[in-house]
Amino acid sequence: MTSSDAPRKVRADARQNLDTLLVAARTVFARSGVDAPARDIAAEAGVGVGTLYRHFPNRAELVAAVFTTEIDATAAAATSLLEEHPPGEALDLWITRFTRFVATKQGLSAALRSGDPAFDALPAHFTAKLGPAITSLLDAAAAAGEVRPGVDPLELLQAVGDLSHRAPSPDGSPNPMVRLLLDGLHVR
Amino acid sequence: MTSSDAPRKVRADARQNLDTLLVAARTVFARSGVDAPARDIAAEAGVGVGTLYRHFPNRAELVAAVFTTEIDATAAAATSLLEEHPPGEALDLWITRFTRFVATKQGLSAALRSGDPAFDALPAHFTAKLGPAITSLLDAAAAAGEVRPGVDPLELLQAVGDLSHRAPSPDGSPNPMVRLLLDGLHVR
DNA sequence: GAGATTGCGGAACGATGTTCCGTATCCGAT
DNA sequence: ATCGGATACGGAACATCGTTCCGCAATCTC
Repeated sequence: MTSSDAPRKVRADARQNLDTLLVAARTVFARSGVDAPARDIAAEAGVGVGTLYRHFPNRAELVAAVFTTEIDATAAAATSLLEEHPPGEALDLWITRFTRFVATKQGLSAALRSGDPAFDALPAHFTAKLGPAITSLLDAAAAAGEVRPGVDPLELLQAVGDLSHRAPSPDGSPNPMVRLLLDGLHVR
Repeated sequence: MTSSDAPRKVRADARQNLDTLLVAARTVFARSGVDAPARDIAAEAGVGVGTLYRHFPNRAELVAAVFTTEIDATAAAATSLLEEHPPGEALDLWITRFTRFVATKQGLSAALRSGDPAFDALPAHFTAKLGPAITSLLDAAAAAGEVRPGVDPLELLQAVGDLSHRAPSPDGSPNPMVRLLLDGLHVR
């Protein structure tokens, strides 16, 4: 008796505002970091702060939501890259994309270690989504003989993440240490 | 011509207040974490916030100052422990002390990664002071045959630090993982 | 189209870092 | 011992946050 009696549809403008907020948050986070004021995000979306807090119980949950959608998008990119490029190249392109994700999330690791319960589910989501993605890429590249075998996918991902922490890198390219790592990964 | 003409002495109450503030900050940080409000620290010291900001340009600098003094104290403890205990025991006691230092500084790593310039000098101070301390302890214990040789001092310190991050541990004892590490270190 | 409900905007609140300035305190010379 | 000026203090005031609240507007159901 709690959920099956379909009380009413979600209002169209509400649904629209939620999407707008997520997009705006992503934009603002990229511009000013995850510590950007809630007001800025609301303004970017063209709504009031009240609307923001109607859709998310607090700022941290909004941050978590944005990260989740970006993780999903990054994971999804793996399959399409594999279809359009040779395995080794696909791996490089995907890692570059992942690097960009980490780099633009200045404050992600700090947020994760903050102890805020809103972020509790993020690490699990992280490995659950990104783990299969990197694994498929790495397996394909290894099978094609373009990459040394025996590399643990999640370990590689973690390492790239750690290396990408510090590195503004104005253009989208991964930082030198990541490049080094990738060069070491490839067979020549 | 910049410093040698001794214009006047530092006022005694000012000097006293600075010490009081450092002690108060240490107390409050231990009780409420490094994110404790500046007002709380001033109150604990029995001074106004204005006084706090006269002695430190901002909150971050106060945090850095406290860490610095605690790092110094921890480093200094190494020599006295070595004089009063057998080398292996001294090592354990010191690591326990270090563990307590890290554990009570909930938020230290987050602060370091925050990018605040006030914390730039801390890592260097960290290794400069703590490096020799752990080295002397480890060397003494190894020379006495109480500990396996060939362990890199700073690496050990870093590992203990990483393991101590998460672990409130109400009593002062180090967390189980640190214990495990130490047990592995000792020769039986 | 009317009524009910859902959702919106933004003022308001409480907490926090930081600044400011009138006032109290201390130091050195007399 | 005292006096004058430099020095430091206290805490109100300001700016900026996250979050809440509520009168009003947009939307949906019938």
